[in-house]
Amino acid sequence: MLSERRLQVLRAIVQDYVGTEEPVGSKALTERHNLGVSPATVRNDMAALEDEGFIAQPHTSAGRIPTDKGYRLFVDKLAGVKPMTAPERRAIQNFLEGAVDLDDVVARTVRLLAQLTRQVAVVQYPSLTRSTVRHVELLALAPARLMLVLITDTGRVEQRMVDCPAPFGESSLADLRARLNSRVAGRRFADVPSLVEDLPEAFEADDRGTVSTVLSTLLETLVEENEERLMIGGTANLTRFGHDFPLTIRPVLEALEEQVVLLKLLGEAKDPGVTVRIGHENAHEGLNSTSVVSVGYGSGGEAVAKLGVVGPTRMDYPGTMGAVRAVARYVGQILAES
Amino acid sequence: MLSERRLQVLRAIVQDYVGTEEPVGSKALTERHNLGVSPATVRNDMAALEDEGFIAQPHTSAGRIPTDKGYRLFVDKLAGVKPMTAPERRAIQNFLEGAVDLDDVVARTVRLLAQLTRQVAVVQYPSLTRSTVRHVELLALAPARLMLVLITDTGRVEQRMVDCPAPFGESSLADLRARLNSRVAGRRFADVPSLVEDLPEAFEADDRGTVSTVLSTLLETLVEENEERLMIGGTANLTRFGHDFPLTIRPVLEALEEQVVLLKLLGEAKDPGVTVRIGHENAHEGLNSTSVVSVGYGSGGEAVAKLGVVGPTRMDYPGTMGAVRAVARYVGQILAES
DNA sequence: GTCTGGCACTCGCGTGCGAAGAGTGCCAGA
DNA sequence: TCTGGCACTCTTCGCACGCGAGTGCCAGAC
Repeated sequence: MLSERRLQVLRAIVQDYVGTEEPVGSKALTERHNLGVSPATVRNDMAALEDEGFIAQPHTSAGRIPTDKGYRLFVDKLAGVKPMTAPERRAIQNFLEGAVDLDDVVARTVRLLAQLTRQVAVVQYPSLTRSTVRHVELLALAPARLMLVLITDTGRVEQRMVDCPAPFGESSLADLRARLNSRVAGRRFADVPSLVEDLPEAFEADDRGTVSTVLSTLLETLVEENEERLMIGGTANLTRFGHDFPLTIRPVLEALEEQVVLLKLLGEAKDPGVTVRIGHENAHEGLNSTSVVSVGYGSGGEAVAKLGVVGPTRMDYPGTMGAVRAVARYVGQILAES
Repeated sequence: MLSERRLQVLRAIVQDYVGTEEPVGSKALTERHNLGVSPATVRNDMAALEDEGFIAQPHTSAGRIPTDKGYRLFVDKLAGVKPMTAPERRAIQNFLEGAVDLDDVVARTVRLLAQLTRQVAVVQYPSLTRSTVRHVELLALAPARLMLVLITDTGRVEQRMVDCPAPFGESSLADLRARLNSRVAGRRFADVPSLVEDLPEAFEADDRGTVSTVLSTLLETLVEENEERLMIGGTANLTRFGHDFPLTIRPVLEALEEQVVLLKLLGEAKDPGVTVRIGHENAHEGLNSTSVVSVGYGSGGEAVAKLGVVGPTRMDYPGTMGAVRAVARYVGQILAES
């Protein structure tokens, strides 16, 4: 087990390296943090930390830099989450409150996160699966062609075309519309299937086919998770990475264009609270030198989607985690109000 | 006026520079293109071209590279648009035909453009202003709170909340819904205002306030051009730019995050046909070493939105213009079919 | 007049060398 | 167990040098 002082040394190394972006040596460490011991002692500690795999030296005669394992220990044990200051919190709230609709909320959130963390921000649109239905609308576009519009409590609107097996009268349509809404309005998506399964029985034989078609389209829409959309921003911050650009930045930009990859990245976060994935902990290669800080957010107690940032492993974890957490909290509030 | 051969020299310089990314000298030129004259002659021509401002040399003893003015001449007079090959056209068509809805069409278009041109692709969602109305729906969310849903012929859906000055009965609502649709369904946005202006008169005094409110919300939605959305993709291609990275790539990434800037960029294109803006011709600084190739596209004869690519001034103009034109054409077809 | 070949000149770029500096590892002593 | 000292290793930076590409100009040929 590592002694208390060695953990302090590791913490100091991480902090200095994040600040300076340069390998940190024993002498500089003792000067900047008063550890109460001499550089020689720190050197011994560093050798031990290196043996354990927490730090490494890029070249034989250079300072040390933290490894992924080192950052992991730092995040788990050595550093907390740095809370936002009151003015920062106010600024976040003000900025988000100016949003006029769901798209705007998401857009503002991305922007805010990118600015606060100076990194790449990723925000998932509030997911359908955990939301509730606000309203279902049916429109006749043609005698045997309907449009189904689903409005959720998060303000999201989904529309689907429905081709009916048989013409469907205006009165039947109104009937179906009314019955559907009285059953599902205000209900959670997960509950909808059992609430509507017996609906076709209330209609005449001629109309049952159409009703069933409409219902199955509705259910499809509800479970259609692959439609989950994302918005990203702050990619310009990638240029702050290092100076060995093309190699570092390219795979990241490529990964960011793959929605699937991003969703997986955010989705992996399971715990409540802020999740941090460091370097190689991200399955996707190309993100091997980046970390992802993510958290769920939602209007009620439960998370309806995730948001987070992507940045170099060498990032200010406490600050980033604080910003991500705070933004998630306020976005949740905004969604709950609207 | 420049002689025919000098124009050929300029064309050769542009082609070589685009290919090699290195300043091109007189000797290399005569070797790669059989101009029928000696390097010395070419040198004289180059000196003349430089006097006129079409080419420049980065260092005293280096080859020449085209200036913005040189590219402009090249695009206008020396090169045409390189048509796509038949297999390429088929591939475009196949790829776009797989789209399931409007979002998907736009997403696929962005992807396609980015891959074809190996540059950053920008696609504007089909604009509302030139579209026609497919359907208008009104839903009562509360006694004095309505939701207005507008469905366009391009498949786009816009929704707005309407707070009514007075409660609005279900029968009045149905009446308004029916009257509204009979008047505006299938009509162009531009025609809607005059078609509905006398609608309030058909209602009882109590309801007129609400009808007016609904109508003005509808008209607002129709003209709301700042809601025009964009999708971009292929930013990873920026890493192919040069090796002097941060300076080149950063401002471009920043500009790409500003919807306003992008819309202006695309919007400036006035002519029918492909528009090319080279380097400093783009008002936005930071895009001084990039060119924008854009074109309008639409489902009918008229353009409803624009798409284009952003890349280094040193780009393959004929090929890029060909790709942009072809993609725009097929997207138009897809939109017309759906 | 226009084109050509030759020639001197200019620079940028890559290479090699040496000095400087930072950092380490180890060891003996407190 | 900590500390100071010392020798060693490597990277980095500056500098000089030579090479090569490319130019500009000029005199002569068609």
